[in-house]
Amino acid sequence: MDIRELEIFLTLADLLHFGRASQVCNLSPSALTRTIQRLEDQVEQPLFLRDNRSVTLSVAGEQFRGYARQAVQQWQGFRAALKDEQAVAGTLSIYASITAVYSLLPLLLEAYRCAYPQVQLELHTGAAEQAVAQVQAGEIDLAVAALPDRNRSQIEFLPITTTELLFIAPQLSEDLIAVTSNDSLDLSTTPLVLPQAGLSRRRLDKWLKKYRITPNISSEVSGNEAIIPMVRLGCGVGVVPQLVLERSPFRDEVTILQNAPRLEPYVVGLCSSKRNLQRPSVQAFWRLAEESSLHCNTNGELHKCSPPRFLKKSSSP
Amino acid sequence: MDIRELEIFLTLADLLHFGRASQVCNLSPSALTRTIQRLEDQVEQPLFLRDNRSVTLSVAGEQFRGYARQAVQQWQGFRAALKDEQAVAGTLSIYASITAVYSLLPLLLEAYRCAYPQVQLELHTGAAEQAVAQVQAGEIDLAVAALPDRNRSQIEFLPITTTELLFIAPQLSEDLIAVTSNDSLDLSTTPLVLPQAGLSRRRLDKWLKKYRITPNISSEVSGNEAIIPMVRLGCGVGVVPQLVLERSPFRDEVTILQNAPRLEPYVVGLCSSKRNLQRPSVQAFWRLAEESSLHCNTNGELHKCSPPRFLKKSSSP
DNA sequence: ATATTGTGTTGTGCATATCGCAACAAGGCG
DNA sequence: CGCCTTGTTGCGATATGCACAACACAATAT
Repeated sequence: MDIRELEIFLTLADLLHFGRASQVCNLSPSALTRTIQRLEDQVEQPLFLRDNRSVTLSVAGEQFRGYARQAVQQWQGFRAALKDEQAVAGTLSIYASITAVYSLLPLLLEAYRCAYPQVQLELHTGAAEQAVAQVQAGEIDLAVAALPDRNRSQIEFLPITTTELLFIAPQLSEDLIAVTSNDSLDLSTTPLVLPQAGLSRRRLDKWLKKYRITPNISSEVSGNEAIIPMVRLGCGVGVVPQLVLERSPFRDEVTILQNAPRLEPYVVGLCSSKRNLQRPSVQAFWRLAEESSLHCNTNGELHKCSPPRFLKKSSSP
Repeated sequence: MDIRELEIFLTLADLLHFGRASQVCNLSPSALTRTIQRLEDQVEQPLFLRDNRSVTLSVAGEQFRGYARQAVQQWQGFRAALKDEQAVAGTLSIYASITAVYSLLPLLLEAYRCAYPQVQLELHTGAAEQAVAQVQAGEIDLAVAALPDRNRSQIEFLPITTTELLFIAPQLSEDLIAVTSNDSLDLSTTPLVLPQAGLSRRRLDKWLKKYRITPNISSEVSGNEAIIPMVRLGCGVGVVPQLVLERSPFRDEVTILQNAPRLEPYVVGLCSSKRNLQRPSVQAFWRLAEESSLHCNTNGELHKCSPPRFLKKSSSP
């Protein structure tokens, strides 16, 4: 029951002439004869009555014609529906932290809006830590997030840029900063302002564990953005991604500590479920980001992106 | 877009596990993979998201699943409908002359009714000459008729019996019968009672033409049955099939002329359009007649019956 | 950390199917 | 009676589909 065979059958049912039908179908007469014979074997009924002079539809043939018409139409309808959906349209929901909205997103969003104005954009802001969870839950198509530690299946990640994790301190307040013998920051005594959760917290914890240091945490906040005003108030030394600091209104009112530990840099990128990545509106954004990330970041291969194994037969002429 | 492939897809869409699905489908894992890949190539969209650990339907896959379910169901529905119709049922319309109804049909009809009581029978009586026309017009499924002279395509004929064409005369009225020098019936002077049309008329005309005799036609009637009472009344000598004479209530009141020309015998049989012969109720009657004609008539091959080239793959065990 | 297990995919050889070409069969027509 | 039209069949070449085995990759166990 191949669609192609059904189309051949329908052609013959219209023309009622093997020779002409075979020409129309770009088939040799014998191939047509055998295609019809195959169909008749499958239906277990003759579809045509051949008469060396004329070809007629049998009773079963007429019924089969109805079936075939319907089947072919449904297939074409399905393809058309898929193609319609393929058209970049619909909605696109993006989740990002405030910082991301201010730093990474503007360029991308502008380009996207320009290229696909029909797509209705939904922009959700929130804590960066929740981005991956939101994507995984399917509540959102795309998120700007840090590269998760563990490589989660079902989630695709596209690195856009990397940013250092910086230690910042209040200006003119070196009295609360302790240093070790070799003049570097002493994290066991210096009071710290840290996020409750999130990647930068995990990075720091990892570092502390490595060197078996118990930190002196003066306050925990939620969200990287909130750290900076806390530090500015003199609560302690904080750890923030450089990107966050750059966009902060208080960026000039804190100082970056040079003698601090070097934490693994923060990889920021686009994050989507593989499932939603199928949707053309999402895919389009993804492609846009891929192209632009090539310009601003050279090491774009921190994370494997599954190669697009599709459209492999569509050989563009 | 083979139905089998759709079923395989649906199985995998249910199980979401290549290994188990391949077992259920009696397929090797690689065959399943490639079947799905074929489908994905045809749809030009990934249907499943594979993840080395889990398999998920993609968005396109879900839509395709809907299509596939529908397509499979329609195919099965079509097959079921065909099978239902295959069940010998429905109506069967038979056309026959009065004589046929009395002579040939009773046994066949009884056997048929016994074997297929659900079939609603319609019996139409009329002039034998119109039988073939009625069948050709499709107004009737089956007719009892004389074998047509020309072998018409689209029409199938099954000889059941042959019957002689007899010359009959009124009893005790030898004064109107003229004989030739060699004591045989003289058709140029003897008044004749003939049917206006029909096979027996054509046979006689043929004979007369062959011997260049101009007949003395005293009256023309329609229908073989009507000839006998006319002859009995003394209108002249008539030509009737033996079968008609045997069933006539006046059969003992006319005499059969032995010294008459011998016309080609009349072949009587079942007649149907090839098209209607596909219908199982018609086919069943046909088969019944084939079997019974073997008993009463040895030369059953006057007319080629196209061999049933179907069900050729259904090898009965 | 390394080995093992689970799972889908790819390489390869073989069986079968499908196609085109050419020859054939059957009936109508001059 | 031979020719034409038209569908079918024989046959060799090619394509398709399958099973087996090896592989790739990630998660889990040891």
